[in-house]
Amino acid sequence: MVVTKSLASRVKPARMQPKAAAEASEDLPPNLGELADLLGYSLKRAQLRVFEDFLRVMTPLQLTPAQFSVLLLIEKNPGRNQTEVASTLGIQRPNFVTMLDSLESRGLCVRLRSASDRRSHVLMLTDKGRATLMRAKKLVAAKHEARLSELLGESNRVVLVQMLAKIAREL
Amino acid sequence: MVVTKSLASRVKPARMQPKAAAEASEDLPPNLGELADLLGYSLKRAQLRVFEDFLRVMTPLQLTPAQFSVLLLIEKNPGRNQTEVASTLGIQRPNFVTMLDSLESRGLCVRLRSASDRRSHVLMLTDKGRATLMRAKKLVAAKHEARLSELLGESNRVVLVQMLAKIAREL
DNA sequence: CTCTATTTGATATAGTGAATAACAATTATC
DNA sequence: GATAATTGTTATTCACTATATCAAATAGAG
Repeated sequence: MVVTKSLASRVKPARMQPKAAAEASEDLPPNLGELADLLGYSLKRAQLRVFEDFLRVMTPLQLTPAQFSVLLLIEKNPGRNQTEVASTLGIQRPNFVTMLDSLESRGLCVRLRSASDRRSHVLMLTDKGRATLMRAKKLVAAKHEARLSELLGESNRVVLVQMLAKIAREL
Repeated sequence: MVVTKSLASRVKPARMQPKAAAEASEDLPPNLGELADLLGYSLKRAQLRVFEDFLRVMTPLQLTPAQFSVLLLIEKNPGRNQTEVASTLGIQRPNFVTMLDSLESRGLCVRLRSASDRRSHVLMLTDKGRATLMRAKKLVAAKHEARLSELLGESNRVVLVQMLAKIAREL
């Protein structure tokens, strides 16, 4: 809660930008003004940074955030079909086809014709997929989430995730 | 801080997902598993929701989040050139040209040849641009940010923005 | 059971955002 | 004064997203 308080306390003492600075600021970096208080703006900038860091950490395994989330979901819910997995992640079915083509061609997962419904493909991780996912999880935990936890403090990181989840769920 | 605490306290009592539920969950929604704890995932989902709400609220003015941020920045920093405004927002100069074409063709801003450096275009809001931006600000404050503040609590909303800004700044 | 409607995975296609290379005009630098 | 760097611009490419449509398979109504 320490970082939280220090962050919150920073709200009021935030340097007031010189009111009538119409043309005063020369060669200085432009002033963000009210943009700094817009949740959507900081949300997008932060998301880009976090994804950037994720990709950097995941370079040896060549997994994008989306691909990692697909592997995680298949591992946690084996036997689901494409429609179920795609819709859970908010991915359109046509776009999910290409994603699966990529993962399957790399030998990380397989599509199996369902015995009960021969329209659908049951998704499963291969051994290689499980091994890759395990290594990916360790990388993410050790180098990515650990860095965020160090930056924010673990309790703040957790609070942040909870607030973001609430926005995604209830807004 | 109430909501913050309630959110934080939810961390431990979070419903443990049934361990050996390999194939048990049928016709139930797939389980997110470790995805729910990934900051990048909740960050992206929340960002999509927030932008969606922003666009909905801004429908009468037909401004995207990016366009709104450009108008805000020009208002706050009149006389800046395209390179300065674009780089402040993390927009590539070539892509910023199209954005400005759109805003200028709608009569919201103008490019003026700088007297001191005739390579650069000085950016200024038009009267219409100022009026539109003022209406946009009111819409955002009254219908968009207010909704987020209601959802999270104002103090939590502020803390959230501060944490996101810290990530964007220091990660 | 048959006919129709729905679902699933897939293809094609289009729109948007973002990135790089290259260019003319202008300015800065040596 | 010759060369390098900067500004706005164009063209182009790539990734991601969204919609319409299709064949195969299933579900449902009569």
